[in-house]
Amino acid sequence: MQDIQLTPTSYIVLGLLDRAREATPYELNRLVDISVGNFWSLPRSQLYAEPARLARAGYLSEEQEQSGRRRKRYALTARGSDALRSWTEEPTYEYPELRDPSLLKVFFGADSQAMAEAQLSTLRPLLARFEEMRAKDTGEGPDGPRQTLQVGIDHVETSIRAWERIAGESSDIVETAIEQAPALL
Amino acid sequence: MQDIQLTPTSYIVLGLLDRAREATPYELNRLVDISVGNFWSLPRSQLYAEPARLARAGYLSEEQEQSGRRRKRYALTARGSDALRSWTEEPTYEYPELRDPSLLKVFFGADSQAMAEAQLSTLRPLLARFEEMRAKDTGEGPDGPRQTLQVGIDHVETSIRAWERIAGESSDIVETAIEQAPALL
DNA sequence: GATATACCGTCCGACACAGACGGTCCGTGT
DNA sequence: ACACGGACCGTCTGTGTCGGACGGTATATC
Repeated sequence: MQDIQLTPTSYIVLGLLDRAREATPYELNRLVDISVGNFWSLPRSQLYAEPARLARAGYLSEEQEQSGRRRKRYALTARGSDALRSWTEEPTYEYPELRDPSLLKVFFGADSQAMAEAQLSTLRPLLARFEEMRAKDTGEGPDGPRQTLQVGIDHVETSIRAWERIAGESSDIVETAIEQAPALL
Repeated sequence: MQDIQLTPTSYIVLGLLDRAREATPYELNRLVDISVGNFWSLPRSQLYAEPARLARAGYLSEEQEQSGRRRKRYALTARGSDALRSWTEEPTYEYPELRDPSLLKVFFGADSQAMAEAQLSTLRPLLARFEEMRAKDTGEGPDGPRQTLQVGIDHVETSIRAWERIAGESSDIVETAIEQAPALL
C-alpha cells in the first residue's frame, strides 16, 4: 500500500465507481465515453492503468475473475469514497483551460476562414449530439451530469458563434473587394 | 538528427520563434505567459526541454553563449519554418476540449452553489484582465492573437453566465423554500 | 467446426508535468 | 571594494499521460 498522488484521472475513476458500485476497466471505458469523456477525455489505456494504481494504494478493491478473460472488477473502499467526498466538497479556484488545436493554429497565423469552415463542420454535429443527449434526459438522477452537459452546450454554441463571426469578418473583406472591383475595371 | 513527433508544444515553440526570430528558453517562457499561455498552458520546464529536442531534430538552430549563464539561443531553421507553415496551412477537425476541474467536481456531485461562488471569484478578474488586454491592442500586427483573445473572452463570459445561472437555480430552491415557509408555520 | 467480427486486456516508447534545487546577476548599503 | 538579498535563470528527476500496436477471447453466422 504505497501512497500516490490523486490526479483528475484518479477522481474520474473514483467518481464513476461511486455511481456504478463496481466495474471492470472496460466498463469504465464505456462509462467515460457516454459521460465525462465529452469534456475530459482520457485514453483507453489509462482506464486500465489507473484503477490498478488506485487499488495498490488502497482506494479500490480488486477482484480478478477466474474465467478465460480473467478481467478485474474494481470497487470503492472506504478510503476511496472518503477521498472522493473530500475532493468534491472542496471548491476549486483553478482556471478552466480551453485546449483547442484550431485556436492554436489561428493564433500562429492559420487562415481563419478555412479554419472556421473546418471547425463549424465538426462543431455543429457535436452540438446536435449534445442536444439530443439533453432531450433524452429524464430529469432523474443527480444534477451534476445535467448541469455539466448544459455548460458544455453553452460552450459549443459560443464556439460556433465565434467561428461564424470570424468567417463573416473574412468574407466582409472579400465582399468589399468585390464591390470595389467595378471601379477597377 | 533523429526524427521526433511534433506536438502542440512543439508548434508553440516554433510559432513563437517565428515571431521573435530568436530567443532563449527564458524569453520563450515570458512570451508564453503574455500570449498563448492564456489558453494553452505549459510548464516552465517544458520550454527548456522542447527547444533542445527540436534542435536535435533539426528544426531549430542552437547557439550557446560563452558567458557565465551559458544560456542557449534558438532560432528557426528552414526545416523548422517549413514544419510550422505546413501545420498552420492544414485546417484541423479536432475537437476543442474544455478541461475544467470545477466542472469535473460538479459532474461528480460537488455542491454547485459553492462551486459557482468560487469560480465566479476567479473568472471575473480573468475576464477583466482579458478585456484590458483587448483594450490595449493597437490593431497592428497579425490577426491571430486578436481573434484568439476575443474567442477566449467569449468563453470566459459563457462560463460566467453559466455559473450565474447555476447559482440562481440553487437560490431559487432556497427562495421557494422560504416562500413556502409561512404555510408551514 | 471454420471463419468473421466484435469484444477485451496489456504493454511500450515517447511526451508532459510539477516542483525542487542550485547557480548567476544586479542593486543597495556599508 | 565588498557583502548580501532578491530577482533572474537553468537543469534534473520522478511520476503521470498519451496513443497505438499487438494479441487474446467470446459470439454470431454459415
